[in-house]
Amino acid sequence: MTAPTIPPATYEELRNELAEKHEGLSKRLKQIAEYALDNPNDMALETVSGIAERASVQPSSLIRFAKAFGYSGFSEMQRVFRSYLVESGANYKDRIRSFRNEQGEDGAPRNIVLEDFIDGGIAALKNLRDVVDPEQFEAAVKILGKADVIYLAAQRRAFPVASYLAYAFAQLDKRCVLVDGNGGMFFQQGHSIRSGDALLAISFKSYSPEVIQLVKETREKSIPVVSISDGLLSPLSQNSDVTLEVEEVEVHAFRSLSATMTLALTLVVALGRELQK
Amino acid sequence: MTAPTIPPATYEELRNELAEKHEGLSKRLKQIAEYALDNPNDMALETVSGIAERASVQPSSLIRFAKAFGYSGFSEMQRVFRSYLVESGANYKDRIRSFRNEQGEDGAPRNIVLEDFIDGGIAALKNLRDVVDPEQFEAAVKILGKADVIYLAAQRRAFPVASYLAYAFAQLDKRCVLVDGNGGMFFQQGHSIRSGDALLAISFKSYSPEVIQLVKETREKSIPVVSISDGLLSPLSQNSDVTLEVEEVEVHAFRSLSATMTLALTLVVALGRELQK
DNA sequence: AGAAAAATGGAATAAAAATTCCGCGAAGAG
DNA sequence: CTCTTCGCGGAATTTTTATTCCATTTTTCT
Repeated sequence: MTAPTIPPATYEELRNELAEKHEGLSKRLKQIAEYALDNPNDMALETVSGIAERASVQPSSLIRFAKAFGYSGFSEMQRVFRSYLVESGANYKDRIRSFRNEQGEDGAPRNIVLEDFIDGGIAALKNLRDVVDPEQFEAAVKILGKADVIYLAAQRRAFPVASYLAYAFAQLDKRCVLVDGNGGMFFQQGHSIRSGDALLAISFKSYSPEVIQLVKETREKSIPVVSISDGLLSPLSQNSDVTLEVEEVEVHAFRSLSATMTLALTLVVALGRELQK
Repeated sequence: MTAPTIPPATYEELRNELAEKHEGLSKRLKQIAEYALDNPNDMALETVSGIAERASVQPSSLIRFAKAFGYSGFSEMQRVFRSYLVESGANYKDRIRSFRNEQGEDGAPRNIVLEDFIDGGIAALKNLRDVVDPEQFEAAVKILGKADVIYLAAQRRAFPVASYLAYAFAQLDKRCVLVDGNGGMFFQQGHSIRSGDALLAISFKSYSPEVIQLVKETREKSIPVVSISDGLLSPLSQNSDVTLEVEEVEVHAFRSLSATMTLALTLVVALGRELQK
């Protein structure tokens, strides 16, 4: 009775199976198959009785349906539909982070290779595409374009980004000051900002207290602040006029900067365009 | 006790609410808010106890959390996270288009470039996979692992990479000197290298003469040199013991650093492993 | 430092959901 | 035409999941 089938493990497989077996199914099961192909979202998120109602079918038929395809019950089949939702959705975070826990269980560290980081980097870039809001981005460009002098503030891991931007801005003939704390002069450098300028602050968790403080102080002077940071909880985004969000690959305690660098470059080019007007 | 709040009905609203109230929350609730913003997928699909476990929290805290934001229970809040999953899947294609948009046929420049740079970055990463030779990479790690002090030399566009490495090496407790030419002391800094150390030089075309010269001089002292550069024609690779090759894709006449940064991160992690032995 | 208030963990309970079971009725075989 | 088989509906049951409650800890205020 139960088909000795190995149940499809991915949404694609399931779709094909559904289409293929469709002909040979009984009336109700056929009906369900059609509904499933038409409403994968429902299949993924609704409860058995919810789906049963919408598809005008009895709950028990849904269980029979799942079993006909080799699953142990409806829940197991639903997992497949859910995995589809996750994959198709704008969410690469899981893959970005997939390195976090990859320590071999035997204690021996897993051999992490370049391949993995490349995949992670690609995921981070795709994620960047999803999380950067075009309007925010435009707003950031506008602010920077209008600024007389752009102040760049960043420490530690974020510092390379600022230094790259300083280099690129110079190429654009855009004046900028790199507030790098060289010689312990962080605030001395930072405080010379004045009306007409703009601050571009970059910091990721754990956030540099100096940068946070400078952002706050600058804001209090009503000078516009653009920030590049990770997520809404960043103390930077809470004190900035515009925030651009980036999430990077992390391994152990190390994070890459590849997505951030891409964002920075884009900002430079967009700013170049803006300045040409 | 229950906040008289009207609970957020959309994911966006909820996100903002989460970020906004975050400060005023108690320890556990804060912890949950962070987890929720980081893992919306889990919040949408997992069960209460599943999330509780992953977020290292009690199930009851999750219910309290939902109630703190005005929902009647966790399930109600979960609906919001689910709606996000559905929407993000549906809008996915539109969003891409909104970025890709507007190649003015009249010759007007595209106004949005992020999409291009992301594609370029992805291409560069894929290319990196092909051109980096695992043996060379291992050799580079060995050399750096054995070095007493690592000297990092880079200028201009390559400088951010070196500064990133300097930061990361410091985290590994690996001594290093960043030869950055600060105060016009490039060679003074560079010449202090001595037997037992190693030089890691980074430069892309058009190659910085200072870096090239330092590489040559260091080689003449029989001190090992590892370089990161673009292609075998680079004057760096001709004077280095090991060269790691990266080619960044050029988009709109600008080059990114995303692939290089990924390579750098990999190097750091590999070196960390090496040092643990 | 001590009292009051708030937050937390964890078991107990309630609610909801999935699954099973069984009798009925339709379709097909002899 | 009758018997058998298969599929179906729907209530009953089991399992899973969400929620509540309260003792204990932690924080806050005085």
